[in-house]
Amino acid sequence: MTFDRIDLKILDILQRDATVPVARIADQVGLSQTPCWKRIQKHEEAGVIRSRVALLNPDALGLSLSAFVMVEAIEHTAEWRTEFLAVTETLEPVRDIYRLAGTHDFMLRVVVSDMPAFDAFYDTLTSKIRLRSVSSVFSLEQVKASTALPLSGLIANSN
Amino acid sequence: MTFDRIDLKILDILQRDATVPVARIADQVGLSQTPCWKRIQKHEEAGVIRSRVALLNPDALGLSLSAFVMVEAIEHTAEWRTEFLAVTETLEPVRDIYRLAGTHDFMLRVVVSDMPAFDAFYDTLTSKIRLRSVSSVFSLEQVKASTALPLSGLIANSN
DNA sequence: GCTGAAAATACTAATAC
DNA sequence: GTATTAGTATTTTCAGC
Repeated sequence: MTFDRIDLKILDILQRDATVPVARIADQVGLSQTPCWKRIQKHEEAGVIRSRVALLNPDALGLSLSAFVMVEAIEHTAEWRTEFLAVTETLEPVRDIYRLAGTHDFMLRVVVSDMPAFDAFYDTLTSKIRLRSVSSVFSLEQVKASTALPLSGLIANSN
Repeated sequence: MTFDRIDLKILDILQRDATVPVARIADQVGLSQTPCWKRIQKHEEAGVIRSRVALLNPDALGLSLSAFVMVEAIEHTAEWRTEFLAVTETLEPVRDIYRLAGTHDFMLRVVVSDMPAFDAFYDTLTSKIRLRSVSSVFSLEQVKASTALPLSGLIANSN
């Protein structure tokens, strides 16, 4: 699939603020409402727009501890990986799972309320799946948070 | 601020899918439309709901390389930190900035198209700010992605 | 705090150009 | 692609309990 400058601008607006009405988006990209709406529809059907969600404030809800947990597999087999994913996907605090290149095999982004909660999570994780190594990095504060993709560069190079 | 079970349920629905109409949310939490709408409004004003955004598919846009860059400050001063944040916040590929506890001082989540693009980012970063150490972890694939906070535990313990 | 209804806005789809 | 239209759904406000 290919995206022209207008597509990218539409997507960029929506990934920053999904409440902007189609009429205003159309204005900003220099289109009338109908074709603009059709493009958005197309991107939603194609899965380019995966979803529209509300972003919540973790601190307001007492979930202010983020941890990044890097793990090494105890054996590099398909079975271990399947098992690992089955376990981690069901654990509530695990928000993201990345498969890594390099020494470590996976990284988990974990969100909990405090250290005791992380400890509980750690116990559960290590009791449910065997790991060669685990190393965790703790975040005290998220200085910047953006779910938006960096599209500026793409827009600059588009037609 | 305090949240009852209904507040948490409303927030949980919205953080999964922000397109659900207020009428249906009201149904699901056992409220009529107006009080449900007022609660949502209140949460938006209080900043509990930070924003509503569209989540895009990185692969569809050719932004399939995520890297996590952990850096150590060359000196632990307020000036260095201000400088570091000023630099990183303006770099397009930097999506998230975490201030860390432990050996490393900050971690950046970086999104780029490919390794050459990461290389270019790395050059820019290290030319603009002095760092004691940098260690990067690369993600081949994001197995799970969720911007939602883990509210299930809170809902279970709420009134 | 709640209900119910009305008004304003936005979305969706179809039309002709 | 534009412009216009119309019907539907949703949001938002307002009165009263």
